Amino acid sequence: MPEGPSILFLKDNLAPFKNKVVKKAGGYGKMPTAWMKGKKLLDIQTWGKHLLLVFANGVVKIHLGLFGDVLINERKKVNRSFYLEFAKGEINGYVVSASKLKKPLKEVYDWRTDILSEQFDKVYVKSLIKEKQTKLIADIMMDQDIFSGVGNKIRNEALYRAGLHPMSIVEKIPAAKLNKLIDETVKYAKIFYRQLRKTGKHDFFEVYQLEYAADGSAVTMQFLPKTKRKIYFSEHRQQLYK
DNA sequence: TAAGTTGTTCGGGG
DNA sequence: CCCCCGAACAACTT
Repeated sequence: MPEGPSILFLKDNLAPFKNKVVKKAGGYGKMPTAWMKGKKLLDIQTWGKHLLLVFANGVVKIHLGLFGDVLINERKKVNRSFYLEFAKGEINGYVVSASKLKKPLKEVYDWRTDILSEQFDKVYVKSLIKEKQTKLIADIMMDQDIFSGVGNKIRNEALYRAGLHPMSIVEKIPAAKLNKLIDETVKYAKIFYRQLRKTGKHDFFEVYQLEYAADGSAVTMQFLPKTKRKIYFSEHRQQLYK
């Protein structure tokens, strides 16, 4: 379920639990949960792919990883890795990792890099990218300290829309292209989010897992060198700078 | 049925 | 210290 937009959508759906008191907390995860019992869930926030549950005595960071899922007032057959039960309703996390922040929220997170935050700061993000001169742009896009909330789908789509080849080297990319990439990343993340809100699903792709891109050009699939993840791109449309 | 998947963290070796 | 790699974690779909 998890790229930035899915987490933001999840946050929206959890709104009814805000200011409600936790009756029972648990799960098979390692984090102790007793400290939340009887406490009010004061706020729900996100940073990139992190879902943040704010209590007066601590903040829980939930990460869905690759297979994680959070159900509201529903259960699966398998055990919950993390859950909160309220007088009315429950939040059930499956294969999620939960941990308690060791520092206050504002010391842990910088929302200037969060692609779906109002504080997203294009100039700042650009400066972070430029510190990584010799890296592949495909790797930079999945760096959560630079593009918080970008996952493989957004990466593929943003590169396609910007007309930028995934194997391009940062220092060789013209400034205008880099600007375009940042813009397209945020734009596509918003499309992703809007579609989730409208339909509960997301399947609007122009290149990801396709045989032919939206412009009709053939799509190439490659495994990225370091991460071995699949990247889909159009040789015809996406310019390689190296 | 076996492979593939919206992701991250850890430890070891170079 | 940085970088790279593989393993581990799990569930669900095709």
